Amino acid sequence: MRIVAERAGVAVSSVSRVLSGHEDVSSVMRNRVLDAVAAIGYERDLLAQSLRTGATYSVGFVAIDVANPVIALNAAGAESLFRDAGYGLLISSSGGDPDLDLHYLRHFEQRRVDGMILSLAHENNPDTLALLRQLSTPLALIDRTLPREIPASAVLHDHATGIDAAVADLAGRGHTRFALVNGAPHVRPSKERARALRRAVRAAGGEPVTVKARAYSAEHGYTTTMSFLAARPRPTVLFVGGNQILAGALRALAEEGVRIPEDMEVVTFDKVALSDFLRPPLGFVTRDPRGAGRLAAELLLEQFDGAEPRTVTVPTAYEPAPR
Amino acid sequence: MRIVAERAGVAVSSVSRVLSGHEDVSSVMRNRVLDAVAAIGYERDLLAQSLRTGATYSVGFVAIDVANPVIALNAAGAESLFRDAGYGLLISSSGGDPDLDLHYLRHFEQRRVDGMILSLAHENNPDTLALLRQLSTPLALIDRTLPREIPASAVLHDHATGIDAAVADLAGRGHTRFALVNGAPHVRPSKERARALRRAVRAAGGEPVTVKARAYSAEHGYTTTMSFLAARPRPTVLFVGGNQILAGALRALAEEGVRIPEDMEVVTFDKVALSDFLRPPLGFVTRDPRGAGRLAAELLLEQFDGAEPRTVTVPTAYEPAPR
DNA sequence: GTGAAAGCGCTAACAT
DNA sequence: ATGTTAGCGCTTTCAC
Repeated sequence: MRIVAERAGVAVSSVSRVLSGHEDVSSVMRNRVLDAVAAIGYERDLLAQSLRTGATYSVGFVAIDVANPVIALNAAGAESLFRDAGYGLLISSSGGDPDLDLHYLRHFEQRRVDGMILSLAHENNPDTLALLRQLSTPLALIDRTLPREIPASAVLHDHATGIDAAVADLAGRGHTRFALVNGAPHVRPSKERARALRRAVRAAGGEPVTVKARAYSAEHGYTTTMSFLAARPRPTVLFVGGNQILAGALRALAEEGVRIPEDMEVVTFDKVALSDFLRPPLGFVTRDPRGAGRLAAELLLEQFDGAEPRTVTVPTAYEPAPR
Repeated sequence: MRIVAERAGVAVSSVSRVLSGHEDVSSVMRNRVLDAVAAIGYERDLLAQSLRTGATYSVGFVAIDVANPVIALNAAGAESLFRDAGYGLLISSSGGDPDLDLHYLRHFEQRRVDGMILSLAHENNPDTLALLRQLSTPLALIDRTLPREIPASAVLHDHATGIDAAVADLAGRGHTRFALVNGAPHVRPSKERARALRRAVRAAGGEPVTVKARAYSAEHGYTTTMSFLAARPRPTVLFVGGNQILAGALRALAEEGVRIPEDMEVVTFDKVALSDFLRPPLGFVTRDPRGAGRLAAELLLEQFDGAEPRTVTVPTAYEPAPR
């Protein structure tokens, strides 16, 4: 910038003013500077700018697993908005480990990110909450809830709608014994799905729902499905808490020779690419992950503009298995 | 840091020395400082540090599409290494648009990233190459090639191995007419796959291979598969250039009532989660995307340590369709 | 409307 | 072994 100033024969402060689009600059000045900038091919150093102004134009995404298609779509959705707004998106991947949640929270804090998007591995972890409480960074949660005293925007999925429709369909076909291979226990989606499924099945006059929450992993999907299949009487409807769990669940069902849908109906959360071509035929409770990511970014940008944190609820839907 | 210095009754430079793990510091000094740091809960400002030292401890990933499971796994693999090394990973997503390649290259340059991982949308784009040429940032390519004069490490997949095995298998079953719904034309994987498939089929005495390269999209998968199905005589083996294309290809095959594997064999590139449960039965040419991402990160970290750029080739394998 | 100068928080000479 | 000082590249008073 000093070089630009010299070349244009003006002060660095003037260059800064031009580049920042300040009001009080003569068009003569503006042109001289812009010409020099173009001649040199100069670009402002975002780092120095950040140090001075306090704004880094970067956002951290504390994700439970970037390799999960749903999270990847969240990231892609957010990224597209941030790109247009000039923000950089830092990603992370806790792999379900609450310590990594903390690690990244600290890391992003140290980087002075302007905001964070949070898909925490564990929304009740005391250390995480303590850190969050003393953090003043704008926050946008994706399907997570935090204690009221921690201000944060949130994109919340209305899991009940999709589940209600699914249960209505299946109970209507005479099913009464439902089971749920649930994901990680300490995050909103798992809690909401268990709650909504229990309520819906009770309302439909079914038997108490069996739920087992562990992790978003194929291994949990396999062992837990196996344990459900060993129960007598067996459940006749299996809800599966996401695509990673599904891989294990389908393997277990195949190994045990369970016929679908004759012996058991399977409904899984989230449709990912190619889901249409999965065998056996599955029902889906779907949401729009790219839209959710976009929305989270929007809520964050809103806060950067001075708006108060707010919560937006987005729908889920039921897509019955093909017959 | 000034506050810490005051509290410890020492100079800021001494605090800096302690925190940087410098040699010449007495243990008395060290303890005084560390105590003060602990008491205040102080954390160094990475921004100021970066401005002074020139190192930002951040890496930019110019990705063709973060929502693509293969790329997401690349990112996850790289991220795990960078995390341990204290680096932050900035992601992007060009969606196949070369202009966005450029946008992000500039953006990351402006952010002064210490290095970049590149899965460009277009490896021959003149503007991109021009920018890259005048860039001094360490680079690690993931399955891309650049002109020799642009120094860069690279992780290259040996596509031929998997393809050779696939063609050997299928030619051995009497197939002679092969077609390939290829991805984006100006990137190494597409080029390599077309080249390797043509060579393998020729070597096996088959007919000239039909190839159509457009984009990594379901739409291209659909329309191009349709056009292949309209050809007379029809190809009897369809190679599909990745999971996004596959979605469209399978839809086309289903709509046309093509029986697999009776009427046609289908081999697709990359196994993603749940691929085992896809119907119809598919053959796969597989690679290890997480490993590739990890490797790219390694090559970059290596360069940060002063090593020269180098190229590593990693294998692909063939997994025949289940019978 | 423009320039001079201070300072964001840190590190690296250079003294002592 | 520690303190003093300059400066990374920018923005922002404050004069003029």
